[in-house]
Amino acid sequence: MGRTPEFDREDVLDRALLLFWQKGFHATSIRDLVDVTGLGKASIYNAFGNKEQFFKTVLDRYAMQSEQAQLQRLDAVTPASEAIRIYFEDLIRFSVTIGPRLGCLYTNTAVELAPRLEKMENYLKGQFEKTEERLATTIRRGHDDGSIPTSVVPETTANILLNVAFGIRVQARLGSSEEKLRGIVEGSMAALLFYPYRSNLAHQSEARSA
Amino acid sequence: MGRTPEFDREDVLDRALLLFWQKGFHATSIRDLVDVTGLGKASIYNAFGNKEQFFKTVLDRYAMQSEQAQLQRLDAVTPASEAIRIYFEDLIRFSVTIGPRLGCLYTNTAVELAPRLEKMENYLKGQFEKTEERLATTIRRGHDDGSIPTSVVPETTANILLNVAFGIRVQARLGSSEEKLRGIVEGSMAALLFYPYRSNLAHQSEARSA
DNA sequence: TGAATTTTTGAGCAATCTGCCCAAAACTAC
DNA sequence: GTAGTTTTGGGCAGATTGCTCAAAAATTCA
Repeated sequence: MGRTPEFDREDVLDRALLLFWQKGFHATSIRDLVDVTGLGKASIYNAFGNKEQFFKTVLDRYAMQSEQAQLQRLDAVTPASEAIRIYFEDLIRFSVTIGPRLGCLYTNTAVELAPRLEKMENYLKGQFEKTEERLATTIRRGHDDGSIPTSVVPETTANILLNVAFGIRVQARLGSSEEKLRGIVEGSMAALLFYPYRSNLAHQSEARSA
Repeated sequence: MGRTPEFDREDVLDRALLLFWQKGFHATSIRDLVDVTGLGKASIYNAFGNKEQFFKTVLDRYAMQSEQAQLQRLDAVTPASEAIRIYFEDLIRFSVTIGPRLGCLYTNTAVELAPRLEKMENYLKGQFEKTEERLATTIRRGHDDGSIPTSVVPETTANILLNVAFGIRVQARLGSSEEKLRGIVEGSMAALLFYPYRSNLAHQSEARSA
């Protein structure tokens, strides 16, 4: 009952998503959203509430399309080390191929809105923690299938890999080339996963002697 | 000749710096700057030009205080591996200790203003490239003094270390604890510098067999 | 003391912002 | 058709934005 909306909700969300992704939250005005979606102001407020609510809806939309969605299917990839490589491969593609200097919307948002982050802290932080846990799980799987040495500590290494991912996302935002990012991933994985290290040992002494 | 300014320029710049650092460029209004500096609107415009010029002046101020300044004295630290450790130590302290969730002003700015980055692209990118080059130089020095295995490729590894630094800066902005960041640095350095890897070899084949 | 120069001050500009309201249009259910 | 419901377009209100201008205050030099 009631009038049928003239717009395709998902299409509108995708357009708004790309704009927020490019320009960030503050630099994107309602006027910009009107222009890019083709909707009237009233339609936007009617359909999505105010700007902040709209943005949050867009974040949800992003979650569906982003790594979180792809992350699940990694469980099926063997060996586990290859799953991690594909995770980074997807991360790079998603951050660079869709558009130049996009990076990761979550990371961009977290950096831009860090001071007022307490509101959506659980939201964003949960996403990253989920990624980290899944990386740790994958490393454990790598212990089982033999693709990752058992000397690689899952939790610590997942933590470090997440940090690598943050770096990739930022550098993608800064315009680094796909090749350069791929090289970083290769080198990081080689060092972290394939040449085992023991994080709980004092590395200074043994390193010097190496 | 002329009336003496009533404010201390450096003090004003420091206050403005901290505000921009916390809130970012867009979220910081002239009104905010008036409040935090104690100057009148017109005084700000008279002394620093418009908002964008003011921000750029603040960036210069930041450069003097930030890692760039500390980076130079690292050449005196021996062994070279210890210089790299101190670089990260300083980075963490600077990103966390001064204030919560600050991170790195350059990185925050680059992420927030990525779309319009062409203007100050040379400015920011130059800073990061300078860091990367100095890391590479330090690694070469490590080859000489024996603190870093010669199998560690300077350029590639500097590239990856810079990526680690980006991750640290972002996670500092997101509120990660000093200890957590320190663990990431330790693990990354151990894997990258002390367990040598050879980035120009196909690591898949040899890794699998390891 | 008086002229020149610079900063401060306060008022105010034009433009934009978000958010909301209202009447008309369009659609569904009866 | 009629009633009820939702979308739509236009426009309004209040606040905020970045910014300017003219006059007053303070300092230096002659």
